[in-house]
Amino acid sequence: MLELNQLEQLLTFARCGTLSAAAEELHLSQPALSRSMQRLEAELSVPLFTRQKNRIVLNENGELAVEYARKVVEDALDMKEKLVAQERARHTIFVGSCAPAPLWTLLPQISAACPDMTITSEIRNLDRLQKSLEDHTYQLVVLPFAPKDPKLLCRKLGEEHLYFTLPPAHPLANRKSLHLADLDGETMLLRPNLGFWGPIVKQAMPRTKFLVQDNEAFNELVKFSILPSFVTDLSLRREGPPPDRVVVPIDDPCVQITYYACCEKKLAKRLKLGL
Amino acid sequence: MLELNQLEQLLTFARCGTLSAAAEELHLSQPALSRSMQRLEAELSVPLFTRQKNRIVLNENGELAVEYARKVVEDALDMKEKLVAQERARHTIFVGSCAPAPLWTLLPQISAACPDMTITSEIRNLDRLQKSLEDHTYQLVVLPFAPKDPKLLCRKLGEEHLYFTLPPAHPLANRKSLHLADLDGETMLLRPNLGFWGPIVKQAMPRTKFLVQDNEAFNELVKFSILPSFVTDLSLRREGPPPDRVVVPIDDPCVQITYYACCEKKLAKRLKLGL
DNA sequence: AGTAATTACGAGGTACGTAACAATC
DNA sequence: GATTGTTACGTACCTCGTAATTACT
Repeated sequence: MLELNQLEQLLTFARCGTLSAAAEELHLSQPALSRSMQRLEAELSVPLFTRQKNRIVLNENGELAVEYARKVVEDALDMKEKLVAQERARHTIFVGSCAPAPLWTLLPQISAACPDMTITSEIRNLDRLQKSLEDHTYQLVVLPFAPKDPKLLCRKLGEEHLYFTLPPAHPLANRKSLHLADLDGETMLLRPNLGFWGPIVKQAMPRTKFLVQDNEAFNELVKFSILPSFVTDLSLRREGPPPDRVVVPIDDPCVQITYYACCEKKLAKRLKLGL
Repeated sequence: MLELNQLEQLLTFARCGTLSAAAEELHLSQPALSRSMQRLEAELSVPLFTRQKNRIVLNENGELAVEYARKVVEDALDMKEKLVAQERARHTIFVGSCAPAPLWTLLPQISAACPDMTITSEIRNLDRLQKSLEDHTYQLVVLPFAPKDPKLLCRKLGEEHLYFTLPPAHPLANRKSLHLADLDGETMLLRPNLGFWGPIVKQAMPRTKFLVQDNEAFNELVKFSILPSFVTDLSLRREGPPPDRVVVPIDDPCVQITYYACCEKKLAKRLKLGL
């Protein structure tokens, strides 16, 4: 029977030009490779080399064989690669969310329900998330609304509400509540990777200059600057109140969010998700 | 290393459904096949089966693996097939001729010059032969003229001239020579596989009814009928004169043929043809 | 009982490496 | 003399078949 091994050896020889060099690259003794190529010829019942006493070169058949061997070996490697990828995907739940906060409770729930699964999560905009329900980029998607698709199983995850954090000296710090428009035009601090929160506030506060800082810098700037920033009830519960800041609720309906976890019904069973 | 062997075993299992049946088809013991599939899974580091104590079924990975294995194995078989075909072609000279007679002397010449070659010859019409010089269906072509292509090497092979054979009682049997038109309208005997001779005489004798008989029947009918037929100087030399027949030369220029053997110059060297 | 799959164990074959040889540069 | 390829020989590993075990129908 023809062996993939031998085809790889043939390719190596074609690349190296001599049996010696190829044998070394293959971590094989030269006589072993010589015999292996003889077996290959016998197996194919076709001579692949022209041999002088001291020299061995691919003949016309050999050149053709190399072409084919390349394809066969590549396909075999591709097979292995694709299988490993699929196997990994079988043990991974890809979660896409429109915002970070709902993942804080959802991901541990999934981990507990599917202890043998790897969970990978990403923050993506709403367009990407809705498309992904069709192309299966994500098995589970967190949206700020519940799509009406009958193939989907949707569960309400909880709510999130947005707040300003203002330095106590801020003129509006004593208000019971505010609207986004009340601070429009000022400069504000923003965390990165806020998902759909970014577009929401940018649209409602078009004249505001947002300074996006990584989390570490953000915390420092909240502490040592008077720039207003945002928190939500969920982030407050997770991280506690920011130091030396007044937290003021925002009344706009567009920042009162209800999250829904959605996945295909048949997947819900396989993933054992108690949605 | 992944083995083609194992992929074929996987395909057999997919076809048969049980290890036992597959093992039998593979002329292998069932434990051997079981272990081989375990090795395949280990090699791919991916489970391919779902196992109950008594039952083994392809899982999702297994199904995908079968798809790929099919392609890989097919390509490998295709490789072998193509190589064998090329190797055979390397040792075969395909000769196309417009008529049988020139092959009688040409084929032995080639055999003598290339003792390690197989010679295959076919009679084809002129269109096919001329095209074959481009598509390399034939390495060597016998034509009734010498193409002017500079890439071609052409050698004159010899001449062939057509004769009527008539029963002695035929009204024209005492003529020194005849024209094709002289017998047009009668019924004539014809051998099969005459190559371009068929079209020549049919065009020159449009009102003649030709009875095409295989060689054995043809000889009998020449002997026991009074139907006129053809011979050529070459066939006379090879087979002797027909019994109880008068042989009359035909004067038409279109039946005075000169044959040329033509092949590509570079091939002439490789085939060692002393053209 | 019969079929089907895995594990255990002994045997045979196959491919490897080392060594010896031949030939070319 | 150094490099390259083939042949010879002994060994080690690997895969096979038989047999035993377990489980399902």
